[in-house]
Amino acid sequence: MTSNSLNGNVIQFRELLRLLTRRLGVLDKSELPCCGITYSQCHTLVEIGRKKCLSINELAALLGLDKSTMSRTVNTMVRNGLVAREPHPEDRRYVKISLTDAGNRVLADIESRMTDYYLNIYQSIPQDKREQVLESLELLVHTIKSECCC
Amino acid sequence: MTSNSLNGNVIQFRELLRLLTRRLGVLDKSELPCCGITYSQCHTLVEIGRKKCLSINELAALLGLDKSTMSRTVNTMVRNGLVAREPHPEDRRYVKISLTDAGNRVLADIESRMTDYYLNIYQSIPQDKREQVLESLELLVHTIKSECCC
DNA sequence: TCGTGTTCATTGTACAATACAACTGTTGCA
DNA sequence: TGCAACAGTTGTATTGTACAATGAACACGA
Repeated sequence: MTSNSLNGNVIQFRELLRLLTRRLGVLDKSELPCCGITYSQCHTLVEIGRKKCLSINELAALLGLDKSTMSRTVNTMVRNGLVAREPHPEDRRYVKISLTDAGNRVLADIESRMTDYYLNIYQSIPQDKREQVLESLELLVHTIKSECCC
Repeated sequence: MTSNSLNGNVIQFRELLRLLTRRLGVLDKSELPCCGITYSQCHTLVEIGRKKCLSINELAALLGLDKSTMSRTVNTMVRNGLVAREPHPEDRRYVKISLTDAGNRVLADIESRMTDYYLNIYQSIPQDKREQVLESLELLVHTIKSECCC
């Protein structure tokens, strides 16, 4: 148990995370177009769905994007009938972004596909390992959170 | 322990994976530009580095991209002096893609930064949990692998 | 040996995502 | 009242991406 073993573990650790994100990325790529929506639009859709109603700046901050990018993405989603843009009644600098009925339907569709998919994966994990996997993911997410911002 | 608990676990499972990939994605985004290279170019660089020498089609397949996209990405990397393109001696339809010395240097730089980064994360995991995390990741990667291709 | 089909790569075209900078309009406060 | 701060949009440029068409090389059978 010298530092050699540590190094080996780190390499394995990194490779596993690489493979994991890669595979989940491919999943996203193959699933989403079926819903007639792009990857970025999907993230946007989900965030709006969670908050119900928010501003461009908030949305941009949540997704880690520039507000101009956000404004344009919202634009195309408005054109596609998924999102509604209305001026904020009290402060006219803001716009209120929310989902239309069509947007909510697409979101529900995506949610249901994704849940199916993840249920499938989850059930493929041996039952006696599931708790452990959840705990590990939690540990990882927590660790990377505090590591962030370099 | 009815199906309700299963559903709850799946939702948590999915959310954890979402957060994990999201945070690792942000990491990539913030680390890579320091090396003067984009995200796609980095993946390309790493794959070429692993195989030493391969064709556009192989590369495209490895990265899950269209060969035209691949051709163009390689183009810019050739222009930037990271990659060499030479005709295959035996079958002139193919081109042999490999890293230049500069490409290898950038790759080494990225590798070293990334290893540092992941070492940092790994060491932030409580020592008695590290084995468990590795095992869990392995389980996940394996599971998602066999789940893939829908 | 010659043609035809296959394979590899590149180019044409189009669009999404993205950022930075400049600009417009609104608000709040000194 | 006027200026600074803030929210959002638009101008501009770049990258990443795919699909379709094209060009070039090869392979194999008649």
